[in-house]
Amino acid sequence: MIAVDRPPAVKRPPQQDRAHLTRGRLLDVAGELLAEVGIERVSTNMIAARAGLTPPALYRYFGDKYAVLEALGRRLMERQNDVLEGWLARHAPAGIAAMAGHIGDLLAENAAVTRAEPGAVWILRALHASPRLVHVRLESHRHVTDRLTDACAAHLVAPDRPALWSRLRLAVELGFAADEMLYEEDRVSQAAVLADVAAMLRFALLDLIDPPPACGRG
Amino acid sequence: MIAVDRPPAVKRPPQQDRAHLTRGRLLDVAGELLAEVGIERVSTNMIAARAGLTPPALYRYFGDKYAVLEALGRRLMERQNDVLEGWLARHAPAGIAAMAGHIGDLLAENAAVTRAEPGAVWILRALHASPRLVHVRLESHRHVTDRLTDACAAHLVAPDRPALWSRLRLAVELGFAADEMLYEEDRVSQAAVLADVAAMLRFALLDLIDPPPACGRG
DNA sequence: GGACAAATATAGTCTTGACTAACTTTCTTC
DNA sequence: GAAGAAAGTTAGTCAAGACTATATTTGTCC
Repeated sequence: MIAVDRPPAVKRPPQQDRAHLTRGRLLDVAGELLAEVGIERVSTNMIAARAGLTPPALYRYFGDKYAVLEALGRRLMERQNDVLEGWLARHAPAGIAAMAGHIGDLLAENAAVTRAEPGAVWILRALHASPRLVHVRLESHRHVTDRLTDACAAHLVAPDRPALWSRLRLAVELGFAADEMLYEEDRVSQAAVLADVAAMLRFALLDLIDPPPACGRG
Repeated sequence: MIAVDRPPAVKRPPQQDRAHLTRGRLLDVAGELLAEVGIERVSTNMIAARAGLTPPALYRYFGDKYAVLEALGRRLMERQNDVLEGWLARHAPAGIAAMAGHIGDLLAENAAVTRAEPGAVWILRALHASPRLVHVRLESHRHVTDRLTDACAAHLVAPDRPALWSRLRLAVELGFAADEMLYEEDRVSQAAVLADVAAMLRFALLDLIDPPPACGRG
């Protein structure tokens, strides 16, 4: 009987899909490792190894280390943008007041996406940190600004507001993502903080756009 | 005539102060380098060289690389705490409404400290990023919480509020510090965002503590 | 002014990590 | 079923950076 040298030949996916799957696996693994050891200690070698590959295989898919982070960042931004667009589709037609009333949902969904994506905190930081990556974040900012501008078009809003809200959102998002790491063992309290931020943003939306006379600020 | 081997002997400070001065210079230089090249590219060798020293000299003052960052972080936290305490001393006695009315000052002063400290953005990130450094940030959080608790003692405030505000402040601070890097060339707009945040926080303070009946949130 | 301590330099070690040249295996296609 | 492309491997190179053993200078104190 001839010795079997190779495992029972699990049917590999067709070559056409393999590249795509492998690339995705590399990204997933990169995210997991970011979550586990932080950005300073993640190496391309680790990523490749955890994905069951050797280093040069990784370089087949990504030009260099930054390209991995960039792809990861893009994927996260797309997911966040989807959340925003769904939320706008649901609430923008009903006007600013309706949006303000549901701002908590947006925060919660955003937080859920961030939490579901391993290493998201590090990805966000990396996006703000490296000259090579900042443009990904800026593209997202512009996209969000455009969507908000569309959504506000029908409701009398000063033209600079959408861009300011977008920046506000990015800053708060990053702040809380990092904050989450700081207070990892303390999720209950995190929820309380989020509730506060939601209340703040609600007032910000209502008051800054369209100051209600009854609540004027002087 | 005998050749002069050494520079014109600038009078060095007495040995007693030298260590202290050198340590401070190392910290200053570390901050500058953080600001210039980002945390991934700062090395202990660079820091020592820029301070006019050799690597082992740095290790005389700091046990390892993290110790430098930790000291830098502590220094920044102390400066921020001073700002907060000054602000509280000025406004807390007059009550929550007065505090809310001057919240913009606090933000502006905090932002000024962050901007005056080269590399502050990186320091803040590092404090959130490394298990070795997180405790510095937590200590600051506790300190702020205590101060706020004292300040609020005389004004009916739910006992969990000071801790929540402290976390809010840390998160917003980090978010905007990072944001500032993202929009470096765009300071005007930064000011506008800060104004928005101030307005938000004002409402948060007023509404969350002590909901005015006229503005009730349902 | 000599002994001791503080401050700093010389000259490394050693590890890690990004990246690559060249080869091999596996799949697809005609 | 052979040619060629795609996916992946072996076995490295090279540079940088954290950290150190040891020597040397400089200041202080009696």
